[in-house]
This record gives sequence, structure tokens and C-alpha cells, in this order.
Amino acid sequence: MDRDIILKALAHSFRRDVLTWLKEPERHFAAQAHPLEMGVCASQFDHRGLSQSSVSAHLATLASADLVTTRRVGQWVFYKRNEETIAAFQAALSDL
Amino acid sequence: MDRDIILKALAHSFRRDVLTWLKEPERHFAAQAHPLEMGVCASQFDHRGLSQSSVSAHLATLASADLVTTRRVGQWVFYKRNEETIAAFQAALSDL
DNA sequence: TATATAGATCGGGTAGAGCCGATATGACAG
DNA sequence: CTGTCATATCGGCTCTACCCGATCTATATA
Repeated sequence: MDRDIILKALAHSFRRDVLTWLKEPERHFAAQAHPLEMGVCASQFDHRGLSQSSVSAHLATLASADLVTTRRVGQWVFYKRNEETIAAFQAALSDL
Repeated sequence: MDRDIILKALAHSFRRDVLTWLKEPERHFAAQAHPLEMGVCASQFDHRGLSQSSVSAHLATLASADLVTTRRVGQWVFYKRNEETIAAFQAALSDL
């Protein structure tokens, strides 16, 4: 749980949006072919205003801050919120 | 209370350090000539690794995020934590 | 007015973030 | 093997953040 890296990761609206979307996958990614229990497939974030390469970089930033977990299944990578890190960060920020 | 501006302001360790130092002025700024109840004078943050102009810019960033309040008294500017904004931000971040 | 001090702002240099299209990688299907 | 799809990485561009010394502005004091 690295506050500095997490704060930098959160300092971009797209990355915060990703975390918000992942709170309610069924609401935001209903079109996904795979079951949402596996997580949300990276490609689901494309075409939301950014190119595929930019989306990939943002997801990598979130993953390196440990704010999301990734799980590779075949040719797909599924993303989920990492509630553990998020909660720890919120707790750490309560004595800001 | 602008989350985006606040998160960007917090995404720098010096600015976070300032907020931490301001939690215990008597501990970190005992050398100040003015009473600490007025706040902490801008110049107290100089010579902590950064130049005067850099410190001034960081303080301006914190002020524009409303994380600190400023009060001009004569030729000095005194800074205090803005607990109201900080608490509102923490509350807003609890549903990250 | 002249001088001193605190703080803000300017100009310039460097580094990193963010964007894209193009290409590489890695996994599957035929 | 070959082609295809998902994702990652590369190269190049632009924009912003950050740093500094120098200068400007404002206040105070003689």
C-alpha cells in the first residue's frame, strides 16, 4: 500500500472512472460476453473516449498501484477492484 | 470541494508533508517568531529541500485546492489546515 | 523617499504524463 | 504453420509539472 503511487494513480479522472465502473459491473458492462464474476475484460474499457493503447496504460497504472487485480484467462485479462488496498488506502487517508 | 484538484494537489509528497506539519505546528515550527495561533508563516517552509519560489508554488497549489486557508497580516502570509475541506474530501473518498 | 523583507511571479530548462497509431507478443482456432 | 483476436509495448508528439534563480510587488520602517 504505497500512498504516493496510489494518489498519483487516482489523480486522473479516467482511472477514477474505471474504479467507479467496476463497483457495478452489471450496470456498466452488461454487454460483456464473459460472466462478470470473472471480472471485467480490458477491452470493455475501449471506446470510452480513449484509444486501446491509452486504456491499456491506464489499467497498468491502476494495477501497479494495486488498486485492481488482474487475472489472465486465455487471451483475455479480467480486472476487479482490489477492495483490500482501497480500504487500506481510505483508512490511511483518514489521518491526512 | 473539487476531488480532481484535491487529488492532484495531494499527488506530491512535499504538499502532503506540509499538511502533516500543519497538524502539529508547535512541534515543527517552534522557531517561528509570530504566535502559532495565527497560522504558520510561509517562510517557515523554506529551506526544507526546496527553493523559496518552489515552496510558494506548492503552497499556492494547496490553497487553490482549498486544503489550507491563508491570512495576510502585514508582509506575512499565514497558513492553516482547512479541516472542513479535508474532512469533506475524506468523506467523499469513502465511497471511492 | 529610500531600504529591507516576505511573498508571488516570470523565464527557462528538464522530466514525466498522456495521447495516438503502429507494431510486437501471446493465445487460440483452423 | 497460419491467421485472428486481446493486450502490451514502442516511437513520436504535446502538454503539464516541477525545479531554480531572478525579478516584481506589497508591506513596513526609517
